[in-house]
Amino acid sequence: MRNINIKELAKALNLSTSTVSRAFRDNSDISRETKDKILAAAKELNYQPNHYASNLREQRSKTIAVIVPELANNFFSQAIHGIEGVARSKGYHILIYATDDDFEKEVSFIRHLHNGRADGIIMSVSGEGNDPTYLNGLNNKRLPLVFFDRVYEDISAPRVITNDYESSFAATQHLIKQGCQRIAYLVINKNLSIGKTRMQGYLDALEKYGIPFDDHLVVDCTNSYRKNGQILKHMLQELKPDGVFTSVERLAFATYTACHELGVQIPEQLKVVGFSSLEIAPLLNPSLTTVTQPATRIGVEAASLLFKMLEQPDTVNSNEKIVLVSRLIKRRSTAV
Amino acid sequence: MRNINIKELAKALNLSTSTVSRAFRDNSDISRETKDKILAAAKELNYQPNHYASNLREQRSKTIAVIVPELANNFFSQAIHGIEGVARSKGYHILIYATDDDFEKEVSFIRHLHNGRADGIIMSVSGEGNDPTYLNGLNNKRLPLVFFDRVYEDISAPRVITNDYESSFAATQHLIKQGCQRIAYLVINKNLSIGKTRMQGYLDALEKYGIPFDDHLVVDCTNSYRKNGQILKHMLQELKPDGVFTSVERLAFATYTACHELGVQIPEQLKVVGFSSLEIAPLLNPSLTTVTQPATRIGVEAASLLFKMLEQPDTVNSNEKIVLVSRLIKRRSTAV
DNA sequence: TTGTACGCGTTATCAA
DNA sequence: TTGATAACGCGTACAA
Repeated sequence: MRNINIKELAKALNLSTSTVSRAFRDNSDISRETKDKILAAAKELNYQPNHYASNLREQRSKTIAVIVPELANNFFSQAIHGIEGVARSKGYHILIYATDDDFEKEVSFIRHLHNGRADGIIMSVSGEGNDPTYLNGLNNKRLPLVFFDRVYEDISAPRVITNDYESSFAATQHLIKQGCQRIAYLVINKNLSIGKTRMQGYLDALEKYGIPFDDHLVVDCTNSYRKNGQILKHMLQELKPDGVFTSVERLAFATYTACHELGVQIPEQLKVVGFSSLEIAPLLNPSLTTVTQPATRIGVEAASLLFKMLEQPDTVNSNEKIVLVSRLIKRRSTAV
Repeated sequence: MRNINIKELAKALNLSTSTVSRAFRDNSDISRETKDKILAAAKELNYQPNHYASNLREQRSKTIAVIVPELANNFFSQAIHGIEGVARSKGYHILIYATDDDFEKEVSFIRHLHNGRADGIIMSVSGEGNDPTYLNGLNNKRLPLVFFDRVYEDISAPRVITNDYESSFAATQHLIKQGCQRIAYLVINKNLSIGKTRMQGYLDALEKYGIPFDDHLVVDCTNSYRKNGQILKHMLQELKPDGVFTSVERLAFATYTACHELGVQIPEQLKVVGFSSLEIAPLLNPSLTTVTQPATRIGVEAASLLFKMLEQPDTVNSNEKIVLVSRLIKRRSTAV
C-alpha cells in the first residue's frame, strides 16, 4: 500500500485539493458532510498530510530538540520522560541528541538545528567548560532555547535549575553533624557552573563549622569508569577522608565500589552523600544518603517554559529562572 | 539575525540558486573555487539549507523514529544510547516516542509516522498483548520497521532479541542448584511474548529437575510501584517461596523492597535473580544476581539492521532475527 | 561549469 | 461552501 497524496485523494473524491486540505484543519469553513466524507476516505486510503510539505508551507515543525550530555543516565532519562509528556500533550515531537560531554558536538547540533528542523531547543549543556558565546550569534533568531540543570551562566536564556547551593550546603552540613572532619568533594568538571555552585555550598558549610579547607580534598574525576576507580582508591588511601560528598551520582557509585574493593566500611569509616536521582538508593549496601533532584519535574518545567515561549513569546523574560527544590534524604551511608 | 534562504544567498553572491545548491551537495559538478566561496558566504550569513524543503524535494527525512514503552528505564535508555550513536554516525536524527505501555499510543505513533516524518522505525512494543495486525496494513510501504527486545511474534519484521529462553532456563536452574524448591516467577504481562518466552525457560528448568509446577507461584504484577508492593508482600507471606525469578528489573527491586519491609533475609530465606541491566547491581544489598542483557549493543544492532534496510533493502529478509546473548551474573542474592 | 525552470505536497488567498 | 492558483525553499533535468 503506497502513500497517497492530497491530489490523488482529491481526485478520488472528485473534490479539489483545497477542500481536502480544509478537512484536516479545524479552522476552515467546510461542510460537516464533506469533511466526514473526506476523513473517511482518507482513513480508507491511508492518507496523511505530508509532514514536510506542511511544515515547509507553515514554517514550523511542531518538533522540539532535546540535547543532553548523555542518555544512559538516570537523571537525564527522567528529565526526558518529563519533557516527552508535555510535548506529546501539545502534539509536538521530540528529537534527541547526546553530546557525550563533547562541546564540539553540542555546537554542531545547535548549529544544524537552525535549519527549521525544530521550533525550539531544550538543553543541558556539555561538560566541557568551553566558550559558550557561540550561542549569542544564534539564539536571537526565532529558535527559542531553554536550559535545564547544567547551564551556561553568562548566556541569556531561560533556565530550570535546582537549589544546588543550598542542597550542597545541607549535604555537607549533614556530614559535619554526623561527625565528619575531613570531607572530600568529588566533581567531574569543577569549571562547569554546576560543579562550581555545588562546591561553593560545600565550602561555605565547611567554613561555617570552622573546618579548614584542604584543596587536596577537592578531587577532579573523569567520565571514565576505570580511571575514577584508580583516582578514588588513591584518594581514599592517601587522604583518609572520613566523609565524601559527590556532585554527581556516578561518583557516589564509584566511591562505593572503591570502598568495597579496599574494604573501607561505609558508614563506619567513611560517610557518603551524593547527588542522585536513583530510585533504588534505599536498596544499596548501605542505603545511600542522597540529594535528590526532581528530575522528571525539571523536564516538565523546562518543556512548559519552552512552550510558553513558543505560544506567547512576550511573556517570557530571557532571564527567567525557575528554581526547583532538591531534597536531602538521609540514609544509612551517613549514619553515625 | 534572520535565517536566510538559498535565493538570498545566491543573490548576495551573484550566482544562481542551483549553483548554491550544488555547493552543498557532494556529487554535483561545481568548481572548487565557487564552492569554497559559497560555503564561506554561507557560514558568514548563517545559511543552512532548509530541512523541510530538502526533505520534501528528496522524499526522505534522514530521521528515524524510536518507540519504547518507557524512557525512565535503564534498559531502554541504554538501548537508545546505542541507537543514537549509530544514527549520528550515519547523519541521521532520532525522534523518540514513549508509549507508557499503552497500546493505543503505540498504534497512534506508528500511524502518524507514515507521513514522511521518519524513514524508518525501531520499536520495542507496548506491554499490552493487543492485536498487532494493524502493522500488516502498514509496514509494506517503504517505512522499514525493526523490533527489539519486546516483539510481536506474528508480525513479519526483522528483530533483535536476546536468548531469553536459555537465560531464563539458566537463571531458574541456578536457583535450583542453590537449593530452591519453591521458585516464584514474577512477570508484568505474561501474554507478552517476552513474558512467555522467559516463563517457558522457567517451566522447563523446573521440569528438568523434577520440581512440580505450582501456578500460584507465577505472579502477575503491574507497572504500579504501590500495587506491586502489596502483591509481593502478600505473595511472600502466603506462598513462602524460597526463590524468586523476575522477568524484569523493576520486579527485582520490588522484591528487595518487600523483603526489607517484611524482614525476609536475602539470600538466607529467599534467593533472588532477575533480568536487569543495572550497572550497579553489585552495590545492592545484597548484590543482585542478574541476567544482564547487552542493552546498548541491542540498540546498535537494531539501528544497524534498520540502516541496512534503508541502504540495501534487498539484503534484509523480513524474518531476519539477530539473537544476542545475555549473561547470568551470580552474586550474593543467590548465594548459599 | 553555470543558469533556467519545474515540481516535491501542502496551505492560504482570492474568486466563484 | 468550494475551487483555482500561487508560494513555501530546495534540487535536478535540461539548456547554455
